[in-house]
Amino acid sequence: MLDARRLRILREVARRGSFSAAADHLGYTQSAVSQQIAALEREVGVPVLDRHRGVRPTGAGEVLLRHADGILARIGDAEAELGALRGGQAGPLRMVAFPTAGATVLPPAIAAFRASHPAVDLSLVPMEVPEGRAALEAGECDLAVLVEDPDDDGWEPGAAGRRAEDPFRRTHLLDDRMNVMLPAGHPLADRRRIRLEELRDDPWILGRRDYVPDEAIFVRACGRAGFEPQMAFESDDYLAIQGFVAAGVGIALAPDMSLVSLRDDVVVRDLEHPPHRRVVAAVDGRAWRSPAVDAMLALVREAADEFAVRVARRRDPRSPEHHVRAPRT
Amino acid sequence: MLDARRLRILREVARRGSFSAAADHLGYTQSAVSQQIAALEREVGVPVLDRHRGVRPTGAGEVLLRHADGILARIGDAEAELGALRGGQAGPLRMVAFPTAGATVLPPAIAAFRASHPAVDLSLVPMEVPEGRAALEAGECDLAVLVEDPDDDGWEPGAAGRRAEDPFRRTHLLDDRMNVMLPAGHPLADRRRIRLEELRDDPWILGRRDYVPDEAIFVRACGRAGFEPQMAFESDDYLAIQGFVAAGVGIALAPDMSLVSLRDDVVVRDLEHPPHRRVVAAVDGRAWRSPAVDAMLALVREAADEFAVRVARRRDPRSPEHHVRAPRT
DNA sequence: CAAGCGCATAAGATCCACTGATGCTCGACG
DNA sequence: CGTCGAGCATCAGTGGATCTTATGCGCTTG
Repeated sequence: MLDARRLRILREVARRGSFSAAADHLGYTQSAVSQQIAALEREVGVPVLDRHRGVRPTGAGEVLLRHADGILARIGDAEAELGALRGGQAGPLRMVAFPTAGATVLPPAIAAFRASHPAVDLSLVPMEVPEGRAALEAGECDLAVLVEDPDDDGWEPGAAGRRAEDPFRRTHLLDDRMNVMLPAGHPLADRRRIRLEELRDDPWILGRRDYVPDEAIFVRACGRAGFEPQMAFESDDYLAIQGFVAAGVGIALAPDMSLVSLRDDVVVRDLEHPPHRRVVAAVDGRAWRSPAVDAMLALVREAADEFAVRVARRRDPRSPEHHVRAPRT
Repeated sequence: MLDARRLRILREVARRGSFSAAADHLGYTQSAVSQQIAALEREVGVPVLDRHRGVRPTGAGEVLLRHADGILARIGDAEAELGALRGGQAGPLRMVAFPTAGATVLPPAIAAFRASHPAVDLSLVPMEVPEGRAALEAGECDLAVLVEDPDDDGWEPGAAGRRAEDPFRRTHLLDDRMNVMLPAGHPLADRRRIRLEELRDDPWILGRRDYVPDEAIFVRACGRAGFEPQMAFESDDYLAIQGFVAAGVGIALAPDMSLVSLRDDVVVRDLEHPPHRRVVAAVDGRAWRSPAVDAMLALVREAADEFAVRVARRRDPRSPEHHVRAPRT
């Protein structure tokens, strides 16, 4: 196959009109240039340079030169882009995040990242936690925002009891506190703070059993409170859960992150010793990590902190009804 | 610099999803592929393949692959064009010819060539003989149609008396016979055939002295006829010469090739022992010769033969006034 | 647990590319 | 006419790159 290095030598010779000058300019000896051109001619089977008085390209040389610029330019492009990628300024950056995170903490981080890294091809695909974990494991994404059970780090729901030594490097983003969501007319709807055991006889609406660790956290919390929750329904969508709660099908636990939009016919109340789920950003510890990933990680952390601050402010005692939006006028 | 061979290996690995399969397909061992990929990664400083369960490109790999197709395609293009050039099917073909030849024998040859070699980039630049010779010598053209003195092959007008051992390989095209051109009212205008010495007292119009060998041929012929011609004027254009002859400034020798268009107020007559100039096609014997050049040479030869046949037919005894066109009606 | 598949690595052979020295050709100049 | 200089070709030698063969190691499978 045609060797790009030889094409570069040929181009330089044609440009300077002499082997010696080209050699000087390329940092070779004249001998090396001569041999490379000879090798090139041997390879293509046709002389490419006319050595008679000066050095001029032959017809074959012209053909090669015409293509050489394009080939070398493209190689240069590839190298430039690789350089940018190594520096975190370009290349793909594939994120996955569970939908709630994608809708809450990520948008500001993504906006900031796009501003600071305009050449990076950033993509975010919403994915439930197990799928996101698998995508990261398979190298199909560079950064995953996941939910984990703070009492069982690295526990993987699919693999029965297996305590996975997964290869992820985690960055803690925030602890997402669980609240209790009641229909507006619930007997405890006016209470500022509720103990879980007060709800032992209510029917509960849960997320899907094999889904995010939310359910495990919830069930364990009930266990600690001394009862086993009575299941009314399952749903994997917090908006649907709100609907069921409003309709009086049951009550539910709702993490802070799921409360960015809230119907006005449900109320959300603090728990006494609220359980929480841990939200982390994970990257593959085995793979090379682009600076772009680190930059994104930092921005996501920052966004998560801001989000936590906003949540804390909502929970501020000066506005006890913080979780219930005023009815639309 | 990024090596195209490695890009090809990378592409094959990405395509087949395995080092071994790529190695089989490329005729390498698995080990070689592994080492080449490792070398590529060392070179770019970033892993390009994710070996975790199967082999998948990383971000850097994607970047490389995106460029690899373009680079390899262009290299393929260059190779294909070179192959075509080696086979005479493509590439540049630069001809030069003295203007009269370009206007007479060449057009049919060029038409045929363009039909049979549509991908060849054929150019014809009219050039006086010395310039054409220089262009061929300098490698600026691949094929030159020249005029030479049949009694002094290879004689070069510029280099005083030097009998040049030039590196040209010649193909004889035709012997271009000289005729005498007289004004319509000349005393000998009715004669079928004229001996040169009968014109010893006429003033002659010549081409430029340093120009094509026509003048040397003419002067030598006069010498053989026993006189030295009396110069009336010089011109390097046969159309202009016709004008001077018509105006009675003098008479002239005119080769057959210059007679494709002839004023009707001059007549052209045969000479008894007509001198001739030799028209040849020359190529550089030192340079590699593309098959396209040989094809063109053959076509030019053919066209010259046809031209000679047409001239001979014009000279046919059944039409004694062959050289004088009927006046336009 | 053994077998198989697939990539990594080691060792050795070979090839390739470059350097340095030298030869050859051609043109310039005394 | 002979010498000189510029510039390309060529040769020998060295070091690095790139193959192959052989082997190891990890992971998956039966």
